[in-house]
Amino acid sequence: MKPSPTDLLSVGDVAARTGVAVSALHFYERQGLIVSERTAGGQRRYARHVLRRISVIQVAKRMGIPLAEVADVFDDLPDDRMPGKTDWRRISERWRGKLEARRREIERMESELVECIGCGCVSLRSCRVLNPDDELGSSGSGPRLLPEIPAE
Amino acid sequence: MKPSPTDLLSVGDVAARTGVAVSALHFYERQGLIVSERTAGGQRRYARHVLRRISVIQVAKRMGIPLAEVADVFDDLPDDRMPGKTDWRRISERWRGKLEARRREIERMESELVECIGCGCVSLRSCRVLNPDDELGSSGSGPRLLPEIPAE
DNA sequence: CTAAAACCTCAACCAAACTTCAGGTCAACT
DNA sequence: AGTTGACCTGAAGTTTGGTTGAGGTTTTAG
Repeated sequence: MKPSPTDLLSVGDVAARTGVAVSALHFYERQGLIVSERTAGGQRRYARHVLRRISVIQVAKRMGIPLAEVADVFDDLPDDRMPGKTDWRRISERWRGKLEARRREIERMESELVECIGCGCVSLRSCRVLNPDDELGSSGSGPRLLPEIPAE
Repeated sequence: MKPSPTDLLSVGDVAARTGVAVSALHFYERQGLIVSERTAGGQRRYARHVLRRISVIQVAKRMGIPLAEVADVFDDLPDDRMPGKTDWRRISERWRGKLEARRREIERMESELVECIGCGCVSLRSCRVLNPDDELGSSGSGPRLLPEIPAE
């Protein structure tokens, strides 16, 4: 199906242009992420600016950002026009922040594991990765909840 | 329920000591991640080394590693004894690799977004984040699939 | 005009990692 | 011995991000 001359795209057109399955487009519409007009016969016709929205959805997906969050940023967008540079800048700043947070968390875990790999732990009991809230560590040589944890 | 003198822990004990819900312990057992003996009456009794396994499961969870992967590394472990330092070292090396890969992917996306935020894109049409497989970019000023994409 | 291709809705299903519930049993304390 | 709390099983429900299928309608190409 070729792009119609009417400036509106069928669901198949959009699927072809974005690489998103028709079923996913239906789904996004049910979730309120995109909107469509309908023909007299009830078929969907999309304005071109949904393409941009779908691009944004795809970016979010690549970044592991849930659709609910996408819906959230889309709420601030006008429904009837192409999201513009300013919109995209706001969104991308927000998401960059999320990515940064995730990266930092991963870095933290990585360094914990590196410690672990080369660790001088006398016993795994003292490993802070395996025992994040370590009552052994914090209570010194005090009483243990369970006596005689068998060493490895 | 206090720790029994028998060196075996009830499911409630394990739940209390690990912070993992009883239902999750049942689930882990169905998945083959942990094993239990049973009392004459059919109740679960866990050897202490399941605590270590559960720690490892919790670490994996924090790191976003799926249970199937945990099951995979557990397959190489003896079922009847506490996983030891060598075991944990092997596992942590493996998972550190995964974390590193994830971090790199995030870094890549972050820098893309940073480009985007301060981007000199004349139009969003040329943004490589929004248009990863950009036929506009690659085809120069050639024919477009759809004419007159309205600028933002 | 007709047949094929594309489209429609609604319902069910998938994976992961659990939780919740119903209905019944076990064990620990008094 | 009895009560209460902990435990059992199995089935079903939850969330996220969709896919698949049935059964029927619309649009488009020839």
